[in-house]
This record gives sequence, structure tokens and C-alpha cells, in this order.
Amino acid sequence: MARKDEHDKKERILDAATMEIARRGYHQTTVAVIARRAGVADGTIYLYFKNKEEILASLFGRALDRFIAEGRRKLEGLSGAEAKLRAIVELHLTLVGQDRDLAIITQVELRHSLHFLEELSRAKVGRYLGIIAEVIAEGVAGGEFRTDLDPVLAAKAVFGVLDEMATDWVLSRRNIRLEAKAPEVTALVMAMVRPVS
Amino acid sequence: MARKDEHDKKERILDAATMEIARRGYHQTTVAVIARRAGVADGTIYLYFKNKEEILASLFGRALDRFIAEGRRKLEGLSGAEAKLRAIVELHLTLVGQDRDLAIITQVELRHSLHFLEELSRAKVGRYLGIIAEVIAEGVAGGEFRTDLDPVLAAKAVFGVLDEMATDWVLSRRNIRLEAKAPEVTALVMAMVRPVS
Amino acid sequence: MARKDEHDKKERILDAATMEIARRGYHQTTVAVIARRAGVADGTIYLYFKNKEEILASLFGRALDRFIAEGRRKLEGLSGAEAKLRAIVELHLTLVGQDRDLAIITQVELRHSLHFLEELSRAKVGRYLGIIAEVIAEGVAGGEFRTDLDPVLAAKAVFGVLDEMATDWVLSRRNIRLEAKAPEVTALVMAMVRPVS
Amino acid sequence: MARKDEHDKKERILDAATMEIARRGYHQTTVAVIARRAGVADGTIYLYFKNKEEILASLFGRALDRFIAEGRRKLEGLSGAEAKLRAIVELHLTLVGQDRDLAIITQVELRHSLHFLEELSRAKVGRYLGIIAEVIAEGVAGGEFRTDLDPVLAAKAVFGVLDEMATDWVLSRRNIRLEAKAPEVTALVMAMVRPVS
DNA sequence: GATGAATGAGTATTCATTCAT
DNA sequence: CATGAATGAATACTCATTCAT
Repeated sequence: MARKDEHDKKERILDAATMEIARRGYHQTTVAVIARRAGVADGTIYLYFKNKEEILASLFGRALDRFIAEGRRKLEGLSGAEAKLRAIVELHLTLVGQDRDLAIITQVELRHSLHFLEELSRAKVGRYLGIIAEVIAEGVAGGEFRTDLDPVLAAKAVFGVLDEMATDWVLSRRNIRLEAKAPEVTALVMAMVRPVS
Repeated sequence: MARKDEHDKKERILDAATMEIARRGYHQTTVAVIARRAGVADGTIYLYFKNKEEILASLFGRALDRFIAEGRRKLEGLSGAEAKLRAIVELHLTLVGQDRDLAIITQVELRHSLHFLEELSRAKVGRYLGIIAEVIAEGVAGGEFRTDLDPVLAAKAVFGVLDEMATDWVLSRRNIRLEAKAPEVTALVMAMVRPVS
Repeated sequence: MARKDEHDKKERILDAATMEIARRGYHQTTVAVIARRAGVADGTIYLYFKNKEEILASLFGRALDRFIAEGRRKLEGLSGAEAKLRAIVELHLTLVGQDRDLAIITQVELRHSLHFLEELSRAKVGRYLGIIAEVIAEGVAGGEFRTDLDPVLAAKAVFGVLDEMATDWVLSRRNIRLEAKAPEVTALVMAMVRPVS
Repeated sequence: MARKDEHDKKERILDAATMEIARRGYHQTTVAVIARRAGVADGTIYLYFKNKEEILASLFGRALDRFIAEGRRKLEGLSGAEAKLRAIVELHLTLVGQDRDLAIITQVELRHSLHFLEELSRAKVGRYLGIIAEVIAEGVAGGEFRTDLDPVLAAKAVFGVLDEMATDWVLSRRNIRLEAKAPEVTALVMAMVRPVS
């Protein structure tokens, strides 16, 4: 029970932080505001996080862990690099499109300083890029994709396309669903890797 | 002469801001530090800029204006959408790769809040996306590119690839030149738009 | 105890502010100086007051509340408008003359802007003028005072006399006691209201 | 002509300062704002005034000089202390009531610090109090007024009444004319000094 | 005399973090 | 574990004043 409560409290803080930071931006969000929304005292935050920045880092870590876990599960059932890459595109757009608050944070607030971006997000995004690169390498090896592809560079290109779609969705306040773009985006991504016939 | 001095002083402030913000990050850079490096008094900053944020906006505006002007000039001499798109890729990587300080700012520091990104950079980036979209539309109309392309979406994808390459270059401290990647990146971009033969 | 501490701290800040503002003037007194003399941190001030101006307002509010409370108590035991008006004169000079620092603030520093004077002091001074007017009205009704008196105007005249004596005492650095003037001032005030025999 | 221009420019600055300070208050009024309204450059102000505070002092000095000059002229034609005191009351209310901007400054903004009030206004107000005291002394000597009056103290009381009427008029935004109160105020003032019959 | 660009000292306020209870 | 009162460092911006032209 104690474990559960503790877990709940940490989660509550992260949820509160997600809402507030998405609405106000990282710098405009005070620790006091997060604490109030989470229903805890200011000082309690520091029992669970070393400092304010660690809240943002945890937020992103939690999201990316879920993201990658969900991804691995989906990819396991699939065979063929093309099927997997299609699944990645669809999954990326679907998961990002599921929580606009979180998307605002990952697409905008997270990138607020070189230091932070270097230390935290890149290290974790690296894992994600690695997964995409693996799939592309598999496709290259298996003859499904162009043989002159550099899997690492191509993975960055694919990520670039997906990331831009996500950012564009966050910045345009229109109420369309991000995953609606999946077919067209998939076509563009597949065109990048497909062998010239 | 007075005109020249005034112009110089504003430029000096922008140059100083570029260096400092690239090294320390926007929030860690004080107005006093920018003033000292520019060789002016703190108050002088406010004769040329409404506030600190306007410095950042001006910085980006100045860079993008040069960027687009240079782009238009290069594109004018070219005929054919493919040639133009190749030129855009090369130009983007070359220009971003020319000034690492500026690149740090455009790829990282500029994105410090949703509000700022919405109001300023997107409005200006929109012009750039528009140019790319025009080229793609030209290619679609002329049969050089796939006819099922949505020029606006494809332009975002192209921009996403280029932007990710730039961010990756900024974050990796390796001393390679960004434009060295141009051939491979061009191949990926062209694959996205080229008709399936 | 907590209540007591909190009360004490707020009082300490007000006492510190009274001393500093009386000596330096409102604008020359920094929040840091008040905090240092009160023995608290700068930020602590803002746990008890919204801003610097609210300190000044509170200062005056506290003083006037005591002033009026003391006045009501003294007046209750008296019968007859003349006795009451004499008591008011004496009380005014005695209370103002009791604390020169506070007097400097009420007679000088408080009047530092039209806005401030309008919003704060007048609203509260109005209560005081009201009390004087009531006593005069009572005297008029009871035949103790001239029947052609307008109690509201006469109250302002009485207040004007008392206020000028206080200001004069504050500005003259001589070490006389303000209440020493009470008999002569009372004579002047009574002359204003007494019926022509 | 040069003399005239110079005079005009100084006057223009004082007029501009009167308007701006009355509306914004002394501290909210910048030298730049006064300069703009006066139609001169910021630096020009300092050719005519040592600093910002001297503008306020000059403003008041100019007004009080006119005030006293006008007063002396009116009093010269009169004989009898009572007639003179009546004239003073009427003149005070009339002149203050003539220019609300100036009245705001003399009744409120001028009192922005103990130092300022001590050094400047009191010295000049002293001259005015002296005139009133002389008239009262004349009345006492001539048997028109009560013989037990202290002319200096009585003069302060008279001034207090007049000053309070002026302040009250400035703070009440009602559109009545100040001099309308002259008869009643005169009655109160005369009651203070008239012998008990 | 007149200008107005440049100066730089000066300060209220915020807020992440701590720690006594 | 939890609290929240207290801390105090940190900083953008204003504006009276100067002085080279």
C-alpha cells in the first residue's frame, strides 16, 4: 500500500506537471503551481525529484519508456522490415497524437536549452533512433530496402519527418487528428527507403 | 554616417547576442552580458530592442531573411524542380553549417516556449516551407515528381529531414562539416518525391 | 504560537518600515532596508504584503485604526458636544505627537501621489471626518454650537486646523511637544463652533 | 527677443510640467515626457533647470509668487484687518480654484518627501503665513480681533482651514467651484478671530 | 544655445530550494 | 514521510543626467 501511495504521488506530480507545463511553458510553471495541482506541499516535490528540471526529464523518460515498450510489443508480432517501418510511422503519429499536453512538452518545451537537450533527450531519443536504424538495416540486408542506404542516417531522416509532423500538429491549433496523416506520411517514408525498381 | 553607426550598433548587439546565447542558452544569458560583449551600456540595448525576447526574434529574423534571399538568388538561375530541390537541400545544409552559433540558436534556443515558437518562428518558417512547396508543386505539375504528392505535406517532410540533420549536427560535437552530408541527404529527399519508375 | 509568531513578524516589518520611511522617505527606502531592519529576508516581506506600497497602506491603516479606537473609547465616557470636541482636539494632538516617525509618514510621506491619497487615505480619513461631523451635528442640535453650521464643512475646517498643527510640528524640528499647543488650539476650534452670544 | 524666447521656453517647460505632473504624479512623470510636451529636447530642460526636482520647485515658486503678488495688490486697497482677512480667504479659494492642475500639484504632489517639503515649500509658505499673521496682528492691535490670539498660531489655523478646503476640492472629483465655499469658510475663519461679544 | 543618443546606477519582485517541526 | 514558512540570489528594465556634435 505504501508503495502504491508513493507511486501514486509521484505519478500525480508528473501528471500535474504535464498539464501545467503544456499550458504555461516550462519557465512560466512554478514548482508551487505543480504542487498545488498535484495536491501536495511544495517541499514534497523534492522528496521525489532532485529539482525542477528533473521533473521535466522524468516526464519525458516516462513517456519515452511507454513509447518504446509499446513499440517493441507491436514490432514483435510483425515480420518484414517494411511492415515494421510502417508500424513505426503509424505508432509514432498515434502515440504522439494521443496526448496533446505531452506532445507540446516533447515537441517544444523539452528543447529549451542545448545542455538539457544534449544530456537528456538525445540519450533517450538515441534508443529510439537505434530501433528505427535496426529495422532499416534489416530491410537493407533482406533486400526490401535500397542497398545504398546508410541505416543510421536514414533513421534520422525518418525521425525528422515524423518529428516535423508532430511539431506541425502541435503548433497548428486545428483540431485534426495527427494519425489521420499516417497513410500519406507512410508513403513518403517508404519512398525514401524502397529500392528503385 | 549616423545611419551607419546606428546600423553597426544594432548589428553589434545581435552578433554579441548570438555568441552569448549559443554558449549559455537564452535564459542564462543576461542582457548585461550581451551589452558588455557588444561594447555598449545596458540601457543602449533598449534603444534598439523593446526587450530581451525581441533580440532573439530579431536574430532569427535577420538570419532567415538572409537565408531566404540567398535561396531565391540560387534558385533563380536554375530550371527544373529537381535541380531546385537539390539546390535547396545543399543550400540548407551549407548555410546552417556555416555558423554553428546561429545554428545552435535556431535548432535549440529558439524553441524555448510554445508561445514564442508559434508567434515568431512559425510565421517566418512558413515562408520557407512555402518556397519548398512551390518547387514541389512545380515538379508535380511538370511530371518530374510523383503525381500523388501533396506539395505542402511533402515540403514539411523535406524540411523535417533537413531540420533533423541540422539538429543532429548541432548536438553531436564532432567536427564534421554539415554539408558533407548533402549527397546522401539529397538522395533521401529525392527518393521521397521521385516518381516510381 | 504560530499565530503569535506570524503576527509578530508582520508587526516587526511595519515597525521597521515606519522607522526607515520616516528617516529616508518612501521612495528612498528600499524593501531590502526594511527587511534588514525587521530581521527577515527580502522575500519574507512578500509573504505578508503584496508589494511595497501595501506596506505604506497597512502602516497608515494600523495607525488610524488605533487612533479611531482610542478616540471612540475616550468619547464614550463624555457627554456634551463641546466636551467631545475638546477631547478630539486634545486626542489628535496627543496621539500624533506621541510618535514622530509615524507623524512624519502620515503628514508627509503618505501624500506622495494623487492616486494613493485618493484610494487609501481619504477613504479612511473619511471615517474620522465623519466622527467629527457627528459631534458637531450633535452640538448644533443641542444648541451648544452655532445653528448655522454645516457639520460636514465645519468638520473639515476642524480637521484642517489640527492637520496643519501636526504638519507644522513635523516640519519644525524644535523639540516642543505637540500637545502643549492643545489649549490654544482648542480655543480656536471652539471659537469656530460656539454660538455668538 | 532672445530674452523673450528664453523666457518663453522656460515657461513652456513649466507649463508642460504642470500638466503632466498633475495627471501622472511627480514620480510617474519622466523628464522626457515633459520635454516632448514642451516641444524641446530632453537635454534642453537642463539648460533651464538643475534637475527634475528643481522643475517642481520652480513650478511652486512661480505659482506662489503670483499668488502673493496678487494678494498684496488686493490687500493694499483695503483697510481694516477683517476686510483683509476676508479678502485672503476669498483670494485663496479663488486662486487655487482657478487651475486644478496646479492645485493638484500644490495640494498633493509637492508633498512627496520630508526633505523637499522642508527645504522648499515651507520656506515659501512661510512668507504667506507671515502675511496672514500680520493681518491678524493688526486686527488684534486694532481691537477688531480677540486680544488673546497668538497671531502666528492663528495664522496657521487659518491656513489649515484653507488648505484642507483646497485638498478636499482636489480629491473630490465633483465639478463644483472651490470659491463657492468662500462665504461659509469666511464665516468659520472670522469666528475664530472675532472677539467674544 | 539646442540636441538626443548614450549612459549605467539602482531595485522591486519572483521562485527554486531548504529545513525545522 | 509531509509540510509550507522562510530564504536570498538573481535580473530585466527605467530614466535622470551628460556631452559630443
